[in-house]
Amino acid sequence: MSIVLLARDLGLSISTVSRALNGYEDVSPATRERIFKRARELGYKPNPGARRLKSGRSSMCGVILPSAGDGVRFVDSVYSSLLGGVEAELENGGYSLIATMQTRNDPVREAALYENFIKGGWVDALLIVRTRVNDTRVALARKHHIPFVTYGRTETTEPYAWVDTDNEKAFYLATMRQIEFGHRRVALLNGPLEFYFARLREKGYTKALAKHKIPSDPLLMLNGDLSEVSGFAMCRQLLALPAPPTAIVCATDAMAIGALAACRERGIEVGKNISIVGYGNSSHSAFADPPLTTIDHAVFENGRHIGQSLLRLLRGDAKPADIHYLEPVVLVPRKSDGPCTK
Amino acid sequence: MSIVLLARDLGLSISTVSRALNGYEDVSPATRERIFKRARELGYKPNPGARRLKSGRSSMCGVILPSAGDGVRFVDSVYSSLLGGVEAELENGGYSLIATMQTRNDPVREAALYENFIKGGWVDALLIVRTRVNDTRVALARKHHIPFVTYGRTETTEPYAWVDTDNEKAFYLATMRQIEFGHRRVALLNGPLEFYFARLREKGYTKALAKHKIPSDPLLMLNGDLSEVSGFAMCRQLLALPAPPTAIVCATDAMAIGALAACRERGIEVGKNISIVGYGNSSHSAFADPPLTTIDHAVFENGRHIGQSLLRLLRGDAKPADIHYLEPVVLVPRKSDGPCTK
DNA sequence: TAGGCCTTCAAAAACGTTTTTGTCAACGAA
DNA sequence: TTCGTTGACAAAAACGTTTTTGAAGGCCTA
Repeated sequence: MSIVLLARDLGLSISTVSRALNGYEDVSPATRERIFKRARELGYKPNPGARRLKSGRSSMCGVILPSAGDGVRFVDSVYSSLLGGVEAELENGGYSLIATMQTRNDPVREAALYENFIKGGWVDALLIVRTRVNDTRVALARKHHIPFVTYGRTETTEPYAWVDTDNEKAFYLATMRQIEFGHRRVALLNGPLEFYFARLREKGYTKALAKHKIPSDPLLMLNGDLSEVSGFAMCRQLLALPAPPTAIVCATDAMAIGALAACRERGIEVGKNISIVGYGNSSHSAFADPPLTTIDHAVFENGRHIGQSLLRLLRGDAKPADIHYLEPVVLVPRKSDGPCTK
Repeated sequence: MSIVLLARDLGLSISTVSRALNGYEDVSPATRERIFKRARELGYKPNPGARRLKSGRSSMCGVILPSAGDGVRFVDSVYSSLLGGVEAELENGGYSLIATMQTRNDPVREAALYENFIKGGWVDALLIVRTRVNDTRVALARKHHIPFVTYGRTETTEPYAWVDTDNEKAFYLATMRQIEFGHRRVALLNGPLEFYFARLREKGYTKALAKHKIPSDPLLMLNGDLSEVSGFAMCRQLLALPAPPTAIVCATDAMAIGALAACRERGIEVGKNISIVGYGNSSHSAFADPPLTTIDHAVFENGRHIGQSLLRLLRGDAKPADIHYLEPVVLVPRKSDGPCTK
């Protein structure tokens, strides 16, 4: 089924059919109606390749999902909700979202993948997730003049469109809560510092410490990947310290759950003898033992904002410099934290 | 950068350049080399829309990821690993994988989405995940003559290419283990029966019971979604029974973790007073309290098989009827199960 | 009544490829 | 010498759209 066949069937010219379908004004309402009806009947769908070829628009936004290689968790479950939100918004604007995966973490291959994605012309706009402090991807997108919004911020002099959760505030809140519980040795289990979110979380953490004139202790600031395994290992390390922390704030719920297990192993009662808070309000955090105090940050909502931002950019309603959205966070108190007993 | 510009730059015809780049034989090695070199220098990438338009091939396989609606976990983390494996294999064959999301669970919209995806001509082949007992999507793919492989089986008379984990075996093993522990009242916390995997799990479960001449009790066979919340609620329900089960097998680790929490709430010691096994060997199962006995099923490996199968289909190396792969499963014993004490 | 302006449609060029069908020269065999 | 064969390249058509340009007819205005 092509537009040619459809036009022939209707006894109209190709151009009239095309213009009707694309909402131009110079088609009479009666004809337009007739065209739409028949198009639906015959199940006509414009060939996106041809459309892209001629008009330069594909009606698709793209995202490349990061991986952690073989077997390891491939897409953070956070992205699931995020992309759901993005898609839900884009849909309203007649766009859709396609994702492709990055199987390896090699920066050269990553660049090639993005180059391919952009130059190939599959997508009209890009979503860049898991931003790094120095992110070559935003330079690349800019170079190719493709609209983009980042989820997470980055270090750059030029303006760019971003949506982010308030990582700094989140860790300021979490750390503050620990301090107000009377804790003085508060540890931070953070992600790799190459990611901007990790920097911001560290910043929020140190700010809270500074506010209460507590010197920050490098021994208590650890970086690992965001998994349970890593949280478990780092917490073990902390507990073996001559002066172990009495409280821990973790970069993910997964890490916190790893930490919970490490404490259990040592017979330390979490919520009483040690105070732990996670981040993300993941689905299993409420069912951990003890239920995890954590920070909730409307990921789906964030996705919606990204979707809207992409649409505004694509329609020319806004410049990148106009698009900055910081999603608020809220602490969800449960049972894994509590007053300092030492 | 187009092939026209590249050809002009080289002083060759468009067709020669195209044929060289596409590996045809009738280009001299010297010229071929020159073309490849210059193409790389100028960063030439063929426009996929134009290529698709002319040749009918897009070098892309597609998958539509299911959702559970607003806010709820959007992509099962299982798919993360799965798609990683698929992509890793496809890459070798010069294909790549694109995913799009299904924001709502409405079957009409789902059909439209698939129709769009297929008719739009974005993809050369399809991966269909989370198959249902009666799955309209395989009928649709067949109708449009697009190669496809399913992850999970379905009920159909015609042959089709599938890759699956041995769900029946998995639940046969898990249930058998419980029975051999001396349990007689073994409950099954299953997924919705519209999904084929849920049927197979039920089958494995009942088979094990039958083997030991234990009548299956409908009160002990519950169906819910695959989340912690659902596992929690259903386990609560089981424990309130006049004759509660002494063992539970769960369709996902998430459900099992919910069940763990329900037992904790009641002060029932898991692994001693009740025996629970999960499914999936998810990253947090090892860190649950107690560590969860579960079933491991190489998801990434499954993805690789899917990728290979798609490639074989695309190359015409195999017919759908030739492609049936059942991934073996292995039980990972940990601490959440044990002998019957009642 | 003539000129101009809408309204509604159509013709045709273009987008960047792939592929079919050549062309031309060199070469070997009869 | 002639005739086919082969090797290396080129011309041109086609894929299914969008968009520019234009044309026919009706209507309004002077």
